[in-house]
Amino acid sequence: MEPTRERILFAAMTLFSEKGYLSTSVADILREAGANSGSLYHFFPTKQDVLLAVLEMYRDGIYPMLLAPAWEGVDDPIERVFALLGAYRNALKTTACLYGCPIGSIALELHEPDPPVREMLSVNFEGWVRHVKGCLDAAKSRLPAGTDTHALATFVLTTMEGGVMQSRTHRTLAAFDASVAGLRNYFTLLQASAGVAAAPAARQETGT
Amino acid sequence: MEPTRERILFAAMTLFSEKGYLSTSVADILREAGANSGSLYHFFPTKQDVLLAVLEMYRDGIYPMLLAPAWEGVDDPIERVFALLGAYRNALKTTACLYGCPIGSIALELHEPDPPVREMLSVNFEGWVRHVKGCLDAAKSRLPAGTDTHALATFVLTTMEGGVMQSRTHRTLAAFDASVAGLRNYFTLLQASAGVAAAPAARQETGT
DNA sequence: TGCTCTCTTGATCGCTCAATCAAGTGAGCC
DNA sequence: GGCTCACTTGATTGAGCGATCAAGAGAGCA
Repeated sequence: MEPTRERILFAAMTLFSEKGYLSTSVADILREAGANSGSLYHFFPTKQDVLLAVLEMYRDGIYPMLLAPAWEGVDDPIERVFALLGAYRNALKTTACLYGCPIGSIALELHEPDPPVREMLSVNFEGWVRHVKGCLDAAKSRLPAGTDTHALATFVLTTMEGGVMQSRTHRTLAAFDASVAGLRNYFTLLQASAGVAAAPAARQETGT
Repeated sequence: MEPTRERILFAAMTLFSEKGYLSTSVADILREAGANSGSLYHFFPTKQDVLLAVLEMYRDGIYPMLLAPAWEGVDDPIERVFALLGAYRNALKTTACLYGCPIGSIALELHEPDPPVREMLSVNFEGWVRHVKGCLDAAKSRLPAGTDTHALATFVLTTMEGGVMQSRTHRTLAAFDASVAGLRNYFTLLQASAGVAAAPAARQETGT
């Protein structure tokens, strides 16, 4: 049996993604983990500190638990971006569109999160975007010259989160698929316009 | 003074978008509305029925309260799409990136919402998409032949929701702007490719 | 053996929550 | 006046919440 602290964290991670943070009670976590309240409060001062530790697990697990499996056997950097989106599609599909991205759910669930929580959510998004930006930078020669790869990677995350939100609401993959298809088509057009010339219109500009 | 039922609904709408549904107590609503619990429970059987009524207000208010102001003085159908996104940008800006889209927040806050609530969230998203699709259909001649305007409108909503989520988390407009800039660039490329010919790659395909 | 220190046990606390209810108010109507 | 009925009042209920705490278990070491 794993140590208690790990069991509590794993139980909390599961329940937060299944029921959300606010709807998960400390008693739920204790039942799932097979622990007593005193143990939990021995390791974590408050329920919020459990959330913080879970978010740290996501931050540290993004490569080994998410990217590595999704990218196995996929070498093309642009295909890796869509393989990652495919992993989220698979998560939606295997849960009947119930669970999507736990970070996104928590981000919208907590309207004015305490600064450390907001910071960890921010860090998680940044890590995700940074990895996607890595793919885009590796494919730089196939994108229009001057492409802002960070902004484009942000747009990829936007597509994933927005698609997951709608698919979870409609309980259908259609919205997620339509969003990813739109992004795929955008990438096709970007690569086509990169082949012709570095047309100004093909640049990804940020801000207004 | 407005009738009690309206005051309760307006208070609930405000608080749900400020603090979220779960974090808003019935007592909060009563305080804000200046009403007593008996009055609330005279009009609404449960707190969830208050939420349903608020979601009905959003559904019915999407044109008069959101689209009409955003589209005033904007005739070009594609510019209307971006004027709508601009309205959300403005909401973010004037609230220091605290409040985005209340429907999206509630959609992710409730992980397994009771069927009627999920249905109303779904209907709200559908209404939004239908209006954007109307714009895209009006601009059909400028888009590649065979463009799936419903899928593209879904992608527009995805861009808004995903951008709002990230901007609220980072407390910066950057992610929202990067997302809308990506969508704008996509539309530019779509219109450019429509001018040339109905290239197969320019179609917005759905599914995998 | 006996001391120390980390971790566990589970009853308990004070509080907030959504919801209830009996009593009361007052406009409209006969 | 007297009746009706839609609405209001606000104290109250019981359940569930996050958090506390005194007591104890047990490994590691002298």
